[in-house]
Amino acid sequence: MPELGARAEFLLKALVERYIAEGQPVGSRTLAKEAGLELSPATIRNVLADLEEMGLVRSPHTSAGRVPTERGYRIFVDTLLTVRPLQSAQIRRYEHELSHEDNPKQLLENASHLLSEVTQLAGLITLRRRNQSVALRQLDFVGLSAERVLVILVTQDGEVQNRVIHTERQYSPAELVQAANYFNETFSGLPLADVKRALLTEMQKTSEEMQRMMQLALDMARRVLLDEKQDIDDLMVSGESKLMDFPELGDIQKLRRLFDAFTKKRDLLHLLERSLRAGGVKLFIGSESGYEALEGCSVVTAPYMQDGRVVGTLGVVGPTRMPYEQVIPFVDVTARLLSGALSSLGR
Amino acid sequence: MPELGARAEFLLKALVERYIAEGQPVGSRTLAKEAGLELSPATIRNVLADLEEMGLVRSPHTSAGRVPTERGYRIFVDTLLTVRPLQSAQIRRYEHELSHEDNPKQLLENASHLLSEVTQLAGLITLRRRNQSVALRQLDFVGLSAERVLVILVTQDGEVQNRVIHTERQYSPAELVQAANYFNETFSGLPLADVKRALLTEMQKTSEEMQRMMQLALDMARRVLLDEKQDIDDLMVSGESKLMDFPELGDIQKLRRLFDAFTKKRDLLHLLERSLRAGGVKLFIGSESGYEALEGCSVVTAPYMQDGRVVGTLGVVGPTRMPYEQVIPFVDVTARLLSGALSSLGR
DNA sequence: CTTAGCAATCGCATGTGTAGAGTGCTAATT
DNA sequence: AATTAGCACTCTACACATGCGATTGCTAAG
Repeated sequence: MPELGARAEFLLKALVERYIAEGQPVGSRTLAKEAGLELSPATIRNVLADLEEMGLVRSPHTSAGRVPTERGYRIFVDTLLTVRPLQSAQIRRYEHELSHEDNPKQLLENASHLLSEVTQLAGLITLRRRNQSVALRQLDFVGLSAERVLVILVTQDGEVQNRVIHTERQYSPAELVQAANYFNETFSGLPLADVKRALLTEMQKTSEEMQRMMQLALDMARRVLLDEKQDIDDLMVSGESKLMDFPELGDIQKLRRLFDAFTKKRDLLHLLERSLRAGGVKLFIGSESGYEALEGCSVVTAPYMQDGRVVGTLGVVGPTRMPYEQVIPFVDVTARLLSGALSSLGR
Repeated sequence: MPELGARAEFLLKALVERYIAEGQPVGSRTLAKEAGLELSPATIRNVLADLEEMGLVRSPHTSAGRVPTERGYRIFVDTLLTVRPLQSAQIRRYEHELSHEDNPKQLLENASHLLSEVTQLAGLITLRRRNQSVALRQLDFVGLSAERVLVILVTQDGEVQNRVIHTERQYSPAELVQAANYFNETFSGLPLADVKRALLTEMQKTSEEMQRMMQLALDMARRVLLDEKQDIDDLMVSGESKLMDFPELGDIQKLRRLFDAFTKKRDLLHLLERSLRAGGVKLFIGSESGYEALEGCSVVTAPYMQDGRVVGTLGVVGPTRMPYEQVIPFVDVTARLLSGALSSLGR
């Protein structure tokens, strides 16, 4: 990659900013006036030709100005972008939106809405994977009918999960209560990870008569806690329809593919998963994501945490031409605020 | 409304059917061949002119054929439509899709998906209002932190609802268990309606020392069961993006308004509510719904039941030009199948 | 290295012409 | 009285031409 000079950088920055603001190809004349450099359009044309050669800008056609390419955007956000830190008054307002919520699921939904409303793009958030460090509060067994038992799992943060399992024989309410008591006495207050481990190791132990209820409890608990399916992440999307306002996504075909990706969720989940590991904001510009449906779109993501552990990812999707200098810090802040709100749930 | 003759009716029917099938305005020549009547195009033109005068068809422009108006569609579905009853093999397939599901919420989602997949339109379903005749199974109180208690409500059909409430003082786990026991001993097995009534009437009774726990339980139960907000219906939409394939909805503006209606939900909920009372399939053609967002769209709905009581509505949304003769019976069948599946949940 | 000048290119809007589809009307036919 | 053939008319869709404006690349001068 040939180093580009300070002037070329400056002009690239000016061009991208202008294009993001106006949505029109930017010509040499405009740039000459806009940039503030004392240069004639002709000189600027030379520089632009260089940038085009490097694949950072391109002309839609001969007599149009230039628009950034994906690589151009990439250089822009990596090395030229000046992010505006958010006003602390704003931050407090957003925090307020998130703090008044007891229900963890609802909290995530609020965060997604907030992302969409503030950026006017589509908000994304993965339901967090069951945090293995969260403590188990209690397990309940409720007999629904012969051989069908409803298992209710409550964690320290107030999240309730439930699932119906089928048993080989009918259990009386008393048996179920007793089984739950045994189980809770042993495991309540322990992190889910520890409970799981215990469930796996206790698998083989002999069943003494005295422990019959405990065996039952362990068995039912296993079928809920160790079920892989429960761990599959899910995705929530908010404000998709806002994307229809962008003229660059005006093509119905493209829009259809994008919206399909929102319902299918699989590809987006993979994408969001990729940004789980590294902390901080991650950007996928256009085809960098590798998914055709996201052609012409950028995704800005950030992982969020609960009690110091990364448990999910949030972000926004919008056209490649989006105001990165505002979106990036906002996604960052939202992830932090949500992490704070989630972590205070268990207290 | 002047009675239209048998021939006019026949031609209207042919015209609508042809238009639904092809999506193009239908001319007199086409209709002469299609209809099988031994009539010349000129004669048909005369009839079409009459239909136009009555407001049942219209010309997009001078040299195009005719297209049904909303009133035309209305006459068509009310008096001319010949619905094809579904094959029983098909019905069994659909039933199969719905029967293997223990979780009530998931069941509704499956129904919505089924609607969308089979009709290739957008599927709608209201989450059912809490069925007041379903029996309460049990109530659990789980202390989350000082002064925050998680209340878990389990009904006979295996549905779990939960809510965090704030108390004035901290309760020990033992107190909470005791309170729940009192409550469940008294109310478990009773229909929710009865429980609610009891909660309201017992409000005023004096609190004897012996009953302190019961008072606590009643108080908490009230705050969950009598909360109006819980009763607000919610709406699920599936396969919205399929609507983007219809050329008549190709206008992005229109599409945007429609998708906004899907997220706002309010208007659609009102519409679906209207069809709660009467049994059987209801149709809203174009502006009949009264909502601008549904311009050019029809909604086909049917109420569904649980244990003999209407608890919600399902249906589809699509362009006015939809294959009613298939959609109507399918919506009807889906409502019946779902009703059956829901009713067998409690057993 | 920068700039002015200039021909060249292209999109876009506008206008024109033509073919095709379908209509309404009138007069002839049954 | 109902039906039909004939015909002028209207409108769209499409193809093609034209002019305008914007912007470029190139060249030669500063």
